[in-house]
Amino acid sequence: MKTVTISDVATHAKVSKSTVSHYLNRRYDSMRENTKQRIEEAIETLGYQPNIVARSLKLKSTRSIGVIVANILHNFTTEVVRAIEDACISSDYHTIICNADDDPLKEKHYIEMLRAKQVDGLIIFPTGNNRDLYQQMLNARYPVVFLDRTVEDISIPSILLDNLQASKLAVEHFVEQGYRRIGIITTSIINHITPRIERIKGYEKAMSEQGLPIIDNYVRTSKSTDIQQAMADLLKLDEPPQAILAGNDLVLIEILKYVKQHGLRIPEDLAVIGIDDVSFASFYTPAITTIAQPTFEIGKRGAEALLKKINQKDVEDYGNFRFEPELKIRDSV
Amino acid sequence: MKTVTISDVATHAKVSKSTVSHYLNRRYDSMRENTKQRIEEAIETLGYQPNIVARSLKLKSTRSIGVIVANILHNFTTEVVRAIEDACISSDYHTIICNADDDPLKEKHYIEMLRAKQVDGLIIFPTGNNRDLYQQMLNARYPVVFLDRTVEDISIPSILLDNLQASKLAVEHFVEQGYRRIGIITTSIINHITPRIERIKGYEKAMSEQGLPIIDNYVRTSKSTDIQQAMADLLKLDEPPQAILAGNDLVLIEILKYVKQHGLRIPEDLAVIGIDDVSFASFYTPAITTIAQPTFEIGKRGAEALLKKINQKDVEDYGNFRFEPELKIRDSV
DNA sequence: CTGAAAGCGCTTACAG
DNA sequence: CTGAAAGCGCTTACAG
Repeated sequence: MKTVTISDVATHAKVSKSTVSHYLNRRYDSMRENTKQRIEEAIETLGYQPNIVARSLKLKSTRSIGVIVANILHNFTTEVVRAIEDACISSDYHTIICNADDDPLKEKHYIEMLRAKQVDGLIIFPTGNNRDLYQQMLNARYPVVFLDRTVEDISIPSILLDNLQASKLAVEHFVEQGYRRIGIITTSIINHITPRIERIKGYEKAMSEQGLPIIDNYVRTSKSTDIQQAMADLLKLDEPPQAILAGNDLVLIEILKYVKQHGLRIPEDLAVIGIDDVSFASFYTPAITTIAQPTFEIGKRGAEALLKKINQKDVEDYGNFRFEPELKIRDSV
Repeated sequence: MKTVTISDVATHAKVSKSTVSHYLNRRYDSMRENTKQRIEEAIETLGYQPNIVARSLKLKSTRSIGVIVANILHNFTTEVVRAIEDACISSDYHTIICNADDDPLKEKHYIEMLRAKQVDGLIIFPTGNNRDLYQQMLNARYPVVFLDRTVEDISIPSILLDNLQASKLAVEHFVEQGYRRIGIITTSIINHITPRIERIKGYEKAMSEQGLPIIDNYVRTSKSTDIQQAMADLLKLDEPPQAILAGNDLVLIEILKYVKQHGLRIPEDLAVIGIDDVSFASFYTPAITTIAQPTFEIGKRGAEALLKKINQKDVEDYGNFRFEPELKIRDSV
């Protein structure tokens, strides 16, 4: 089966390629009804399908964007990506998702690959360690927006959570419920990942505001696989925390595993709040109090910001945009 | 900033485009060292990046495949997609994911769109209601493989679970634990979705084999939003089931919500097994006994099958391939 | 060992 | 109202 091209249609309809192309692009302004019908019929009988690759080459636009996420394992990421896809599809853009797996090298590879594929723009959850590349895209006025994270001194706008507020909501709720010894666990901050750094900062700030001491031992950062150990260390303290804020969904899960394994009761033995509204929060026993991010809005806003950049070059940037977190009170504190 | 093309590199290096192209494609066989270096240097100083769209047009291969899932909300789907992406990336193929949202019209749209984008092949979780299109692709020898579902009389090979066995494992385990009144709930089967049909069939077969009566009332199929109601109906029966098999992750979640809301105890009041090993199964209270699908292997196998078809046209099909489910015994039965 | 030329399948400014 | 021609950025068979 030979592929049928615009030339075949032209021949069959006895018109030129130009006319067929006009037809395809709905420039009917001054096209004779009869011509139109002949083309229609030719397309129908030949089963013609336009070749978008050829079109893209000529138009220098693929109508697709790339999304490079830092780590697809987070529930947050999955939901945001879905929102991005929805928003793009409804503007007739396609989306290519790549998972950098927290690895700056992979991120670099994907950025280059996607640009070679001529995507019209990029949404990146930056690993943070490709500053030169980021800057280069900025200089080239290539449309990029960051999501979930910022990169210091790189003026690419970012859409993210008000992380200070997220921690504040949690700490305040703990305090309201009578807790004073409050800890926080996040995953590793060696790469200066924005949300983790800010959530810790927010926790410390909120503790101070509540007139509570900031105890270094109560603040743990460790990679996923070491969180069980972090829990053990924490609870071994002379005065162990009575409440713990989980920095994200993965941390929360590790905490719940630990709690179950050691037969602890929530909230009697340990109160828990998780940042990120995990799927099972509402029907877990006990139902988990969480700080929810508006994942859908974040993704939507990210896509809109990028599409705007793509379609009206040199739109001024409004800097970062922060969404407000929401406390969902359930039974774990 | 003008985009720099292969011509620019050629000019700068004082060679022809052909030579640069040879260089880019690593055909160094008989290229003078000096030429090589000049090209290298030109690429470096100009910051040249190849345009893959142009390349694809010429080569008639985009080195990307399309994946159209029926419904991205299933955890199964997410995991399989991830496995597909991994397998593709390691063969240097890109992946474009589309979510048909259980809608045959959307599916049709995506199939056409992706083919217009010249993807080299398609992995489809078929909605089942685009038979003409499926057949047409088959006739055109366009590389396609189905995942998770089959379509009757369309001889596109499918990779899926041994669903009969999945139900059998569950029923047998219930019976072993002393349960006799066993029900099953799946989502809607009006569209003849393979796994749902087969899981019900498997349930009925296994019940018979165990010498247990098949009670029509114990078999419920309803859309996600009506499952709470189905539970209510089930438990209102004179002789309500004491054990329930959840047809997939979404059904399980609805059941758990119902159970929590109505203060039932698992497994004392109701034993539960879920098909699909949900993320929270192990640390839920009680931990949920599940039938796990080898999602990673399924995705990997699907990608490999497709890539094989793409790279050696006319490879003979081996028909459907079924993976074995695994019973993960925990505390919910 | 390297280059000129044709062609992949489109679009569009321009001419008539 | 429609068409001839040039061009998007590559690749490759062929020639020298």
